[in-house]
Amino acid sequence: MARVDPEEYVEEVLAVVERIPPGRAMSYGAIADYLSDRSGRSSARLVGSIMAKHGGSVPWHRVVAANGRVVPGHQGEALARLVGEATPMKNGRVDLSRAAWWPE
DNA sequence: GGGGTGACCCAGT
DNA sequence: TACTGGGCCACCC
Repeated sequence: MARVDPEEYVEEVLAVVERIPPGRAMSYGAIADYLSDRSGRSSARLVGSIMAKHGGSVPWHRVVAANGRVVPGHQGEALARLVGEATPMKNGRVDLSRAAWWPE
């Protein structure tokens, strides 16, 4: 069967992240679900793992965990960027209820 | 071929 | 709000 190469999957993930408009955010699970419908393979852990390796070229700060928490190690920076883009926040966490976005 | 690992997710305490 | 345990699934060695 023609499973997508890891590099292709990475490209898809990065493409979706780049498509996230300012002031919006997506959770790893959401991206995984979107890619699942597109490439058949997804898992929130996969997306996170990919971001850890190849996320340096995309606005990873717009990607947060499903509970609205920002990535460890860069919270301060991510938070500042999110605030600068008017992303809905709540006590240091992203309010996904308002920031949730979907690539359509 | 087998085992360990993880930018996660959900529910319970 | 924070912490714990269990589950998930592909990646890397």
